[in-house]
Amino acid sequence: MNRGKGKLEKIEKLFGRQVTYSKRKNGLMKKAYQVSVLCDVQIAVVSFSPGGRLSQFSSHNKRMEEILERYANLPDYLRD
Amino acid sequence: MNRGKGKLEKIEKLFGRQVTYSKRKNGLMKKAYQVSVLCDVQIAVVSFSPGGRLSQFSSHNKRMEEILERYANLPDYLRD
DNA sequence: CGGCCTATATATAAGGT
DNA sequence: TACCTTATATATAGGCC
Repeated sequence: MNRGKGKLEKIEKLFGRQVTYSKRKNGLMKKAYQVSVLCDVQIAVVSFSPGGRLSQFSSHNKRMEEILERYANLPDYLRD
Repeated sequence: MNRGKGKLEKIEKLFGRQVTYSKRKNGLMKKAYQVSVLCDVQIAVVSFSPGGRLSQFSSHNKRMEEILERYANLPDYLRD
């Protein structure tokens, strides 16, 4: 039903934040997975829930640490 | 104009991969930003382009390193 | 927390500039 | 590589289990 557009600001009620987090976190991880497959690239996503619980995604069955090492060791000319 | 659904597999032509990467990477970062604001949570995204160039997002103007430290130091009971 | 549902909002594939 | 267009595919709010 998606009533209205919704403003881009913190959802005040904790329960609403938790529900929206759960739904959008799944969507975010799905998108990350799709990009990693379609474009054959490495992607890592780290996300903490409103309750502080961790969710993560790392592409190509790589360990998260492997991607974070690549991040840490990347030469400057390949950074934004 | 989005002809067909498209299968979820590596796009063979390099140029097509680059174009799709550019578009979807922007969409992914936008989604990550929205979740971080709506749900007031910390999120980090690390993404390498087909050419090896880095794009990153980290919520709340936190330094990426700060989020990755939280990741590294998170107690087991808060992990999946 | 995670499914199911469905009306609406959003993202996106191509093509061209 | 970025931007514009537009037809279509996908994501999602809110309700309810």
